[in-house]
Amino acid sequence: MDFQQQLKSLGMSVTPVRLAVLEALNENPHSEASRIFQAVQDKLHTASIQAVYKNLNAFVEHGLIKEFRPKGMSAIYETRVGDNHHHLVCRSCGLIEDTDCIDTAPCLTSTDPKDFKIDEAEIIFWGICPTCQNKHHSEIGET
Amino acid sequence: MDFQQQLKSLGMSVTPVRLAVLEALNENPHSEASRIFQAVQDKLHTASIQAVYKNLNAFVEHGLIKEFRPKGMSAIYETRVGDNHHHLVCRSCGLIEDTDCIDTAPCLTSTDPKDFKIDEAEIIFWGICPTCQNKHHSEIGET
DNA sequence: ATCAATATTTTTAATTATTAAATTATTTAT
DNA sequence: ATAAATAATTTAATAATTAAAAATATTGAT
Repeated sequence: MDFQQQLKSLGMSVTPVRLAVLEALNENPHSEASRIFQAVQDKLHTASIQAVYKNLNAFVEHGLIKEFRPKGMSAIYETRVGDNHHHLVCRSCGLIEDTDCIDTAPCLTSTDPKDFKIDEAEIIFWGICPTCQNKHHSEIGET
Repeated sequence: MDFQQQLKSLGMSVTPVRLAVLEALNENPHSEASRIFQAVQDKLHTASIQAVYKNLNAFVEHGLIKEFRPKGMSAIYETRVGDNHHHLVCRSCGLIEDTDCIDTAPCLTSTDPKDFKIDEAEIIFWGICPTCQNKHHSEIGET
């Protein structure tokens, strides 16, 4: 199903900006708003960052995309939804990669859930990516 | 070991603002900078938010406190470090609670680590806290 | 206790990320 | 093709965080 169809089936109207945002995000997974804005501009030669933010929020609310916020970074968006995957984040260069969950079912088991009704477990694995491991060890610094 | 000792052993000089920040955070776990600033003001009747930010960052760098950033919130700080615990966050009211890890050792096992050298797994369990579960179901909204 | 060196705090200001409101343009349903 | 509803642009504001310079406090040596 293409983006046009997806928007319609969610009852959202189809606009050039919206399609451009979704395409941009699809082509640049794990992007922040400003990067998506740039990519949208490349496609449309016009567009406001406000519209980008507004649509990103609308898409998140409709479950079309996901948002997460690693410390030291702006909000990060991704189109991969509906499965239960997590993220590897490089402390050195900020690279973000998807990583699968152990189960196909969401890993919602906390040993000590304090009576919370848990619906999602969001995991960030912090570490050093392969590329940065091969650089100077001395240059590795935390954010 | 009290805060004064901890600062000294890290080679950091001891100041009223620093002690107040650490005490404030100890008394208000899972606080954001502005809340800590308020608590510091209550103790010192003077102090700048800039000093609070600067010290929070310095403490994080020295491993004296930890920082994390649930989506929709400002940076959250905590004094509980050195163990491997995670967080329960209420989607409705924003309440944050600690929750223990399954193992005493950090749960660093990703099924698909993509050659990252992982040193930390940070988990946020999203859900609804007991108090909010007992409120109107209709009022529950995501951020 | 005092002094110099160093680090921290305050003050003033800037930047970055994000959201809001009003007006104009586009989309959708008819 | 038109009207009503929705979205985009423009202009502006707010919130969170960081920066730089001057003033002050802390530390370690005397």
